[in-house]
Amino acid sequence: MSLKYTLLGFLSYGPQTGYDLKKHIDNSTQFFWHARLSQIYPALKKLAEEGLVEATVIPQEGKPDKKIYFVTEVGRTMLMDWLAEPMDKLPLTKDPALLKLFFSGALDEETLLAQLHRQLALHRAQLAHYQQETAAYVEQVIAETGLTREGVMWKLARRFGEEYERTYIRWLEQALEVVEQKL
Amino acid sequence: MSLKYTLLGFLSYGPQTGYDLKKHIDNSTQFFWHARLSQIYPALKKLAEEGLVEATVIPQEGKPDKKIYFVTEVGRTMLMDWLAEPMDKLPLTKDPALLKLFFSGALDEETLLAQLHRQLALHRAQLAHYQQETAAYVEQVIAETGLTREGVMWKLARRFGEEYERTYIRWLEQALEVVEQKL
DNA sequence: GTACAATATACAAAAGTTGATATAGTCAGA
DNA sequence: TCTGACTATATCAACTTTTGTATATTGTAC
Repeated sequence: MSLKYTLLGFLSYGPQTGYDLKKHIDNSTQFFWHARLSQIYPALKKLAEEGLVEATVIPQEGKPDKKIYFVTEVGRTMLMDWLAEPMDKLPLTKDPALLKLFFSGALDEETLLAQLHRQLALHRAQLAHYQQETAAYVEQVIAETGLTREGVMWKLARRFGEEYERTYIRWLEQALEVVEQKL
Repeated sequence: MSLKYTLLGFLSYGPQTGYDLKKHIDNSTQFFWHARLSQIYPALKKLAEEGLVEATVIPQEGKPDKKIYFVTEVGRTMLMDWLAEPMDKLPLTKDPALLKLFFSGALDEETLLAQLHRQLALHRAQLAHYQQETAAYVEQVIAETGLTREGVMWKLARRFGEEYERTYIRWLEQALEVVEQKL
């Protein structure tokens, strides 16, 4: 369901191919919504069947034809309705890493510490990524498209990622302390 | 895949029925791993086929027979292997609420503010829940079972939930400020 | 007397993952 | 210069995971 709106959302910024959409997703919503190409293309087809998007087909030789999708009026209305629709519950997320740590009391201390250190390194790298690559990307998109209101949301989303990583890192550091002293 | 280990993980604390497992999940891993009964029962059956768990069937009248599952040696080994297996990538999560906010630049300010306020209320409630119900539950489990090493992980996991909610709340508050001033 | 707790099963539909396939251009490295 | 890798672009089949809903029975709590 949400993938549908993800695609509509990005298409509302301007016409694009499925491949472009994948790029956009990887560069921005990846953190809170991701998808593979093999999921995106069928989803676009379905959106087209429902009349929410249409495509201009550009024939190419040798390569597959390019399909540039754009949102229809109906699609735009659907998107706006979804955006305005109140969210009454917190979404349930999944994090296999936390799950594993949760059950890791049974591990020997050395392995557990190794796991925690590994996670720490990953999250530190991710934090740096948000602060550098993502920040640059957001600025670039804003500069290019001059999306003022949307730009604000992009910045906020990036900032969420940053704060989330900081929290994760702090927590892992505390976990390391606890494990080193207690186990 | 992870559901399998979630079940093995809980069963490693002691024999239980599928129904019990559901309760445990709802009370603890729910935040980072959830599942429905209609997913749990077939998963248990599959685990049994693979020889990772076994069940003692206790006939009951009127009600369905009770199947108390327990982990086999093979199952325990699988679990430990999984726990020790290094995690080399950050898991990708999904959060439809963030997704919606990300695209909400197109919304009128009033609706957007309403959405943000709603989210804020939900996350404040969730924070309170972690601080009270969850904290009490964790203490109770620890007191009952005397799981020292596991207990540490339970506490850490609860704490993660708490910190996560704090971060979310702070972020929403900042988002409200930004939107009120900028849009 | 209505709801909920305990306990389990079944099945359809939707969503998501994996991995293969096709073609041509470009670009870096051996 | 040949090779291998990567970009651009899209499709498909097979499979796993998750969701949603329905069903069955008894006891107990309100």
